[in-house]
Amino acid sequence: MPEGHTIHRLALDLERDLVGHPVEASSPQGRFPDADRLDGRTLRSTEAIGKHLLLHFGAGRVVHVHLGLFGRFRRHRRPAPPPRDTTRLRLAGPDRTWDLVGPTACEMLTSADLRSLRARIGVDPIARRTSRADLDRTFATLARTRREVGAVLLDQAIFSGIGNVYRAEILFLLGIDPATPARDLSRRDFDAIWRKARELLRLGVVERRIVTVRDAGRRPPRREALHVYKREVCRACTGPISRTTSAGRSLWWCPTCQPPRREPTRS
DNA sequence: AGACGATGCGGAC
DNA sequence: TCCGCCTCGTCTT
Repeated sequence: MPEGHTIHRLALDLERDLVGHPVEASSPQGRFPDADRLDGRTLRSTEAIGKHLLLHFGAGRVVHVHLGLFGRFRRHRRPAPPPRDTTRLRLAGPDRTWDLVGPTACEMLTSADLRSLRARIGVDPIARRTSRADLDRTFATLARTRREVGAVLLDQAIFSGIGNVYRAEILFLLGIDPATPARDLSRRDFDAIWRKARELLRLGVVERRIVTVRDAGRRPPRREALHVYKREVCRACTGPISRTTSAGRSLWWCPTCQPPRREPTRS
């Protein structure tokens, strides 16, 4: 499930259920022993940065969670079921209990760790506001790289929060061939990518899932929610969808709707 | 029962 | 560029 929209949604849901209350914290699996240091403390705030989730407990206690590919949070009403053997972290608030299973990271961060995390994460399309300077810097980075745009969209140091589904869908919706060298993108292309990423990921936060197809504003069934990702036939031209590997991940795209660029234009 | 894949990432080479 | 890790639902035997 987890691309940036999932993490931002979690930050909001955890905030609603737990912030401002003392929380019972435990690690049933035992692989997050620092849970003891949180037990009984009040959760002050939650924060999502790209695909990273931060839980601020005050007094320098910050929990960093990264779900990776399989990590999940489950929300239980009272009475919560017994935790699974794999439950890394259980957080019990006044009337909801949250269980974290299978994360790549669940750890306490020092303030230095937190600074370096913030420093290595690129612009986040879901963030409330992003400075012009950060966007200019990001565009300048693209102009310098030799990599393809398909690979760049997955690089969390450049854009944070975009994952394998969103990258395929963004490129399709903008008609951009994933193999286009990122340095050949115009500022207009870059701005279009940024706007589309913001639109789609923010919609994902609201919908609690990835939706990129909109039929007259209607909410499509799950199978019909995407344009190219894992599809065989293009929704637009009915031609076959191609599959390639980019940045080590499968990437689906439509060679008709996303034709190769002839001459690069910069602006 | 066992295999397989999945919306991710970091480290080794 | 590949490998290993994290977990579990679904599919195959």
